[in-house]
Amino acid sequence: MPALPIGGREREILTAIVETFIATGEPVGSRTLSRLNREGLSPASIRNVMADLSDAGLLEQPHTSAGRVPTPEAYRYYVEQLTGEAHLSHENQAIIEDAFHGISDAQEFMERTSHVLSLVSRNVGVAVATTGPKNALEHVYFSRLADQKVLAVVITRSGLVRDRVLRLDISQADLDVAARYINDNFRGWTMESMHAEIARRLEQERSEYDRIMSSIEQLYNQGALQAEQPAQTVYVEGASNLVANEQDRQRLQDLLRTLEEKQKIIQLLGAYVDAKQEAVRVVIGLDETLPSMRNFVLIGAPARIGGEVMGSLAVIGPTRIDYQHTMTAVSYIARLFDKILNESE
Amino acid sequence: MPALPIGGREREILTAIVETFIATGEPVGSRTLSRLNREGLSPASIRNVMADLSDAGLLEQPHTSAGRVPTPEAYRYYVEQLTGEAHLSHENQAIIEDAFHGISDAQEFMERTSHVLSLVSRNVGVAVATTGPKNALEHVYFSRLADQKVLAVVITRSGLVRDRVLRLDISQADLDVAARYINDNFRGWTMESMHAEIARRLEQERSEYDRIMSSIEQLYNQGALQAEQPAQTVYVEGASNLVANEQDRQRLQDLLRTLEEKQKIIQLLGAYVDAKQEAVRVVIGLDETLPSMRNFVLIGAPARIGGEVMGSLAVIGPTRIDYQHTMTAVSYIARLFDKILNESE
DNA sequence: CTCAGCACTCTTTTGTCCGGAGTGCCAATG
DNA sequence: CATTGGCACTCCGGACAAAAGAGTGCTGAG
Repeated sequence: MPALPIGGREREILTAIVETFIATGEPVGSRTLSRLNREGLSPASIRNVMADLSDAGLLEQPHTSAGRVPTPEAYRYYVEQLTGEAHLSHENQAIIEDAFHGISDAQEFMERTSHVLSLVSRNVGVAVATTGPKNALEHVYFSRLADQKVLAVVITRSGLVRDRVLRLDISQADLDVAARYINDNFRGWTMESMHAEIARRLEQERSEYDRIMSSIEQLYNQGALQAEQPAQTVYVEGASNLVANEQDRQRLQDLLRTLEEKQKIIQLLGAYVDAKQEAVRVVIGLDETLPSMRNFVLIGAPARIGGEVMGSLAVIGPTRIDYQHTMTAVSYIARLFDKILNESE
Repeated sequence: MPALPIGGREREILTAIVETFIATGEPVGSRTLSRLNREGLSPASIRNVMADLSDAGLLEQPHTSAGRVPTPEAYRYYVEQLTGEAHLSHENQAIIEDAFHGISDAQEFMERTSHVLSLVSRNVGVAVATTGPKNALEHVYFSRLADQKVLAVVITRSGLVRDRVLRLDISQADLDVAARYINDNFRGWTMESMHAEIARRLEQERSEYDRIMSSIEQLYNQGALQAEQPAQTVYVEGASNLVANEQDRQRLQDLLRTLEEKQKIIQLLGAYVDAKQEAVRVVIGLDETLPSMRNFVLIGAPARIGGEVMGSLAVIGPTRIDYQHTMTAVSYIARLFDKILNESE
């Protein structure tokens, strides 16, 4: 990180520039800024400061006779010095209360979250539900669909239901026995420890090698009991909001394309929303991970119930986003998630 | 339907106009057409015919000195006289084969379908999985999550898994009894007939009113056993393809908005893709249902396994779409659906 | 019927010009 | 010595006009 300007004057002006640019979207010039600033500084003085900020790599000019535009570095600086949380507007408060009223399971909450976030931020809202390895097993059920096909349903204590079709040849009777064995022995275990324990037992009791263990081994090998299910559910909403913001046609299309690739979104959230960290995380410059996301930022937070991370939620939008309010909203919903879903566990 | 031109000459020219407009996207004038037409007709003659077609309401002019553009009516006529199916290009064939390789359950198939359709049509691919009322029950499972919350999981014979959280207060023991009762009595019943029968039994055996029936009544009332689950899953993909086609910014945004409202999509497919009809259905002029979809068409077909309708799939795109190839692709995938999923039942 | 020719209309493109906004630099000022 | 007014310069974008292009409708001849 380069040496940042600490001078009060510089800081003040930089903040003013960032804020008016966020508000107007137009490059901001010295004159506009001088009018805005209550303690009248002349345009010329401001120009001097601006030149310094440009040298420091915090401002850019689209062309020589245009105003200045904040660089990603400037946004980082701006966000860093943001203090305290804003209040939720009553309107947004109402939207949120309304959307989550009566919700009682995580899955549904996530789905609405993406919607609500896109509404209040007027940008893209995303939410992914992760099956944490610490999820407790509630029940498994296997059903033979056809010759080679077995449907496996795993229900976790937190109410997540995952199903997948496996290709293997076990009779329904054997499946029932296997299911009973697992349900009797492992209800309440975390997926993680169950996974390990089953592996251990398979190893140990291979000698006996009775039908139960054989069935279970097959199920195990096909990943029916895996701790981390590969198919995490992702909810992305509000892509339409990008149309208003993004001028460049080609870029708009690339953005939408990227948002359609759920896998990339999972990756993005996974990379940046640190489970250990409680607070809202702001990432400026997503193009390091996704080239099409140049000039875009992510404002996200982990979604947790009690201590357990159940996924993450975030807003994706242009650098020119209302940081203050978006951060407030994200943080509010993250806390709401815990509050609503935790009280009844 | 107005009297349509039957003259060979008119038909030929209309077809040519529609096809070149689809290809180029530009209003087509008499000169261009005359160059294209192998049996050289002079521009002047063509103009005469065009004037007639305009009078018949099949062509429009954006402005007086521009070429002609087909009206919705013209597209209907064009599609109607389309004969036979085109061949799938090898490229598309490969894409499709590749995408559906190894798929074995309906849910997954649907998800890929929307993706594949968006790829081959270069437009929006959609697929909805309907829980048909004729779906046979395989297994139900209830799990008490917390004080007021019960997780209900319903598995159908075709491998669909539906889960929902209900708010009611029944002990796990009672839930188990209720589940056993239903599983023992109704496995293999269609959701429809089960629904009716349970209603009947509740009525008849109300006098006894033992705990089992009471539990079941509560579950029933909350819709846990409903034939048609309200939450049908919808897959929409390829919205990004619209960016290239739609010029008007505002309209583009409206379109994307509409596509984000899953409920409207379900409604759309439900209204137009007739379950009884086997063939591909082409609907021109979606604005009757969705105003934002002016100048858009739907090319869809029901997805069935054996005789049973499992949902529908469709491509949504501008009137200026490649009807021939899109129809072929839709029809091909619809047949593939039956073929892949039926063989193993 | 077909078609060449012609006058006419309307859009699109191109070129030019000018005003506005903003910059950088310099010299004056308190 | 930081601040400021002044000034010359740059660049974008809107306005306007002229020209090019595409297409039409109509008419009259083959």
